[in-house]
Amino acid sequence: MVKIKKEKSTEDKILAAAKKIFLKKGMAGARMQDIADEAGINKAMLHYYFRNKDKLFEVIFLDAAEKFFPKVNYIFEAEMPLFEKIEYFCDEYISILVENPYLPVFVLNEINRDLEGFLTNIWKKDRLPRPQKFLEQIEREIKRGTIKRISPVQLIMNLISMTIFPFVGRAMFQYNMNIDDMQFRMIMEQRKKEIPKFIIDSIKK
Amino acid sequence: MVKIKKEKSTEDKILAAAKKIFLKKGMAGARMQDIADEAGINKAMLHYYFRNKDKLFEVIFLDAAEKFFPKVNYIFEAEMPLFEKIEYFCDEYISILVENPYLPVFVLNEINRDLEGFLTNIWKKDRLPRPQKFLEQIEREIKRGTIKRISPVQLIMNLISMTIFPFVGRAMFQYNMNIDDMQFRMIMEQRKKEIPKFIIDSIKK
DNA sequence: GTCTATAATTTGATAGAC
DNA sequence: GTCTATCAAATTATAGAC
Repeated sequence: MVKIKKEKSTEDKILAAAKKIFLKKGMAGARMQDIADEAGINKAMLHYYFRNKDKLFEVIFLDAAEKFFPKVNYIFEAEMPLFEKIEYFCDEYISILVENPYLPVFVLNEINRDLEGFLTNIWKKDRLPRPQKFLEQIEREIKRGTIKRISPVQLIMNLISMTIFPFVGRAMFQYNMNIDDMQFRMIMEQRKKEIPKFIIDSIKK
Repeated sequence: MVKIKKEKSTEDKILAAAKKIFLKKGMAGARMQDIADEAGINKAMLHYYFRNKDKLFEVIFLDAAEKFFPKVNYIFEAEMPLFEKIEYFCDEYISILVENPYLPVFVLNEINRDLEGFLTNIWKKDRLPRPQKFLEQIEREIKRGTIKRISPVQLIMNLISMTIFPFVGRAMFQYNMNIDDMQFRMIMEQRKKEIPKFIIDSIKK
């Protein structure tokens, strides 16, 4: 007989709950009890499946980093004209962040907290963004004379900053510009087109 | 007799230590013992001077928020031409952040962690940014025809994002672009001019 | 696999001598 | 004001029955 209700396995329930709690509270602020409650199971189960808090966190963090970064490389290293690449980057990346709005502040905060730990041990080199090709592409376009002279590093910082920061400062923006969740989502949708336009208007000759 | 060595009072030593530890570890991750060790004093002293961890954190957080935000209002509400204001904002704000590079990730993270708590209780309304006047100024310039049509909210998000985000994503940028502390500082100095140029090139008619 | 009960550890907070 | 010693609470982790 085919199951109608797709019952999640206990492990999946734990992972979903852990993701929610860790992303909201961070590693240090999260409580194993909160995760167990959220998953609707017993605290002992967490240890049965994931041994300890560190291990559970590692799974969640790597999964989050996986979502947060690798798409970047795919886009950065694609064979595509510069302007098109900028448009593609904003569209793809904002789509991810709209679906996972707490990702940036979570990942970036944990990295800042324990740099050595993550970068040297947990984290593999190939998970990190590799902007090299993108930087070179910008330099080529400058030499070719299709865009204005600008430091490639500055340009890439502008692009990434405008794309990610609204999600980091979301609470601040929403609170003091009186923007509700629906409006925020709409503004982010607009940014998919707005950021590329803003950049291209600035650098095109 | 005049003191040559300016010996810090115990309270000042605690405040300096608490600032360092809280900014690095966050509220949840910071340990009272770490703060005591950093200050070179006993743990009991912390409670003698500040009663408990919450109170001590509150002092540090409000001080940090004070540095992080109010300058914004001063600039946002100044009587000044738009382009000049954008230049002034970047210059002033990046100067603050260069001297306090951990401020943004600390403040924004804590806000995200405990929205209701801080924003409604601890935090006074008048500490938050008030972008209203700035938004209106942008609209006026658009109607006047001096700049291109652009959503004021989008423009202000771009400005703030480009200014603050490099400090939030600093670890990421430095690690995978092979940028050392000195170079980072230099790049931020350049951004004081680079961001206004980038924006003005984009929106000027 | 799942639960209850409990151990072990960490950590914020206090008591009391000096 | 400052310290040592200690307590109390919170939190992670495990033992053992089912």
